[in-house]
Amino acid sequence: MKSRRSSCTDSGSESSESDSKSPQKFETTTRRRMAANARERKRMEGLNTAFDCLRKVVPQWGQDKKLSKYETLQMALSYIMALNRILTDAQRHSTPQWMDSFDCVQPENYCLMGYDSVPAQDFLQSSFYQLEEHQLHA
DNA sequence: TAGGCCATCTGGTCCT
DNA sequence: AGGACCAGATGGCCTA
Repeated sequence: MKSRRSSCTDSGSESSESDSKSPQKFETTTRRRMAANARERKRMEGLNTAFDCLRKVVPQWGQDKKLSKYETLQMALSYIMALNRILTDAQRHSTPQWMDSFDCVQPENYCLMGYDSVPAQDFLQSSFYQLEEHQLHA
């Protein structure tokens, strides 16, 4: 876990004038603040776990460095749009472009092929880069 | 050393 | 009243 701010501790916020009037009130306020801080830490932990899950799903071609939260969201958006494009193409043509090399593949078998096959990955990647380019110049 | 990214604290607002 | 969520502030760590 990362180090905390030196000026702030789990003991809560600096006591305001009103809080320090009654030791009991101060204690209550402090306890509430500590509980709120703990909840907030847990909430952020959940959020970060969700980001980690998203990072695992989102492609990171040529990226050896971990994506930032902002980059992860941007990448997820582009990825979804690329996948959507593939689906749109699949509906428009009888077969998606990346399946042209598979004469034996019929539409009813698309689900069996899976988009994790090599040609699917290639097509997805090129679609993805095209979208990225498009968004870059938009 | 500046800038980016992040964790944490905090007070405000809304909801149950 | 208390919890969830949010945004702002702050300070630490890392990299170019």
